[in-house]
Amino acid sequence: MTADAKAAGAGTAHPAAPPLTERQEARRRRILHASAQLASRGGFDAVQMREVAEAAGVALGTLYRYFPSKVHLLVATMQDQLQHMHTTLRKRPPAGETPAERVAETLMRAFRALQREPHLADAMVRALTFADRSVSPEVDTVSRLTTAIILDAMGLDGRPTAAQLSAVRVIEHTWHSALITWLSGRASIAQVKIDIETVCRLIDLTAPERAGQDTP
Amino acid sequence: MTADAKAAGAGTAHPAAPPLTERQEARRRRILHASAQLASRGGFDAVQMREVAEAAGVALGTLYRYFPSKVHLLVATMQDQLQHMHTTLRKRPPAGETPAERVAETLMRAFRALQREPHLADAMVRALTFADRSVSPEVDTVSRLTTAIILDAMGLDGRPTAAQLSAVRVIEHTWHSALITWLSGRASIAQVKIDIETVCRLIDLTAPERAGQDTP
DNA sequence: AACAAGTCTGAAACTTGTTCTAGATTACCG
DNA sequence: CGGTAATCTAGAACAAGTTTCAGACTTGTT
Repeated sequence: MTADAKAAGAGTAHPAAPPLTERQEARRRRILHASAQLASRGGFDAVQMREVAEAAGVALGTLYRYFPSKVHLLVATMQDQLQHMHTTLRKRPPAGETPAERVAETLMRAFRALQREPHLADAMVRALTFADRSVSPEVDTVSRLTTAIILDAMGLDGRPTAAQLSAVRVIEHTWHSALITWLSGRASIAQVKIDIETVCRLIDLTAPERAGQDTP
Repeated sequence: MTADAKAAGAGTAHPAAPPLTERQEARRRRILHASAQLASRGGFDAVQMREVAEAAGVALGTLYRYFPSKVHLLVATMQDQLQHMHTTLRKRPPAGETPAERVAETLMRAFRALQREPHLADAMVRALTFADRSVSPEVDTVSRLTTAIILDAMGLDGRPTAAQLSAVRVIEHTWHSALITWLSGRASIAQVKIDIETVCRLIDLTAPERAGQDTP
């Protein structure tokens, strides 16, 4: 409960973000922390709103004022974790030679991080794909963060082309869906690795100056 | 990939399918029909177990004996619908010239079918991606059906190579995830089309030996 | 300092998925 | 047929997400 000075400062990109007082910010942080902790223990089902409220030291009604549903809460938790991951990944950029290699390497690094907390991954990813329209803005934020991570890994010179953005979208699709199959035990880690590497080859198809990717 | 999914040898899709009496088969059909009907009205949330039971004319306990959870029920519903679609698609095979074109065309046809019942699509796809391990066998069956549809569309001569199967897996990932983004209003129909076409280009990368251009 | 508006708390209530139980029905076997 | 095991029904009961409400507490204003 020590107030760890997390700069965060990530201005919530919402159109009408009401300014939170310090205690409110602290409450929000406690809630997210409790959410992640419970999720780490037992995944989606273990994140029970009453328990989150108790662990965070707030009333149930307050929890719902901050996060209007369990899915909102878990998507916000994912936002939080992704932000961590983004800064972590930035410290050691991928070493691959081609954009495709770098993206695959980055995603595999993220995947390894998720493997360390599979239950947390379960809670976040299930919430993300289960989210309905009422959570779209938040899910979109997560999506933009993911896109940013991938574009970062590609290490482009200028702005990405439309074709590259399409490839990134498809990579994101594959990433989410492959995670789901892994989490539900229908795909092995090796399988996910193959899928990621396979889809990343799409990037090579979209290189602006793709003269001869395959030597004749 | 776990080894528990036996092909059952029997040929029918159900592993260890206990022989159902006629009345039981009828009950099962009534339940699936009620499920699809309610789903068509209001999507995932509109499929309420009590209502399904009532509409199907069975007791709640019986419904749970046939389908041990709402997700099981909806995944079975999807299995049912997919089977329809498979036979429908087979009647008019895609006309594209390359495998990639044919797969894209097939998926777009399926997509158009889903657009006619967006609520039903919502219920089925959300259930599919929300399913946890306890539904893995059923989800796996759906996955195999989808794979079969795609392989059918590719129109291969022999058995698919490992690379081709990887591509198909990635296409499936993209298909599911793109549907999710469309259903939750975060992607337009046009966007989904682009994603499908983009990912289908992966197929061209996996042609066994440049077999497309010059066949001896 | 006092007031008004907004926020937080604690607890109960409501909804819907899921489980359980006792008795009625049905299917199967001799 | 008669009997027995399995299945089905009706309904209560339980679990967890969500809503609601009265009252206590904060915050900002004058």
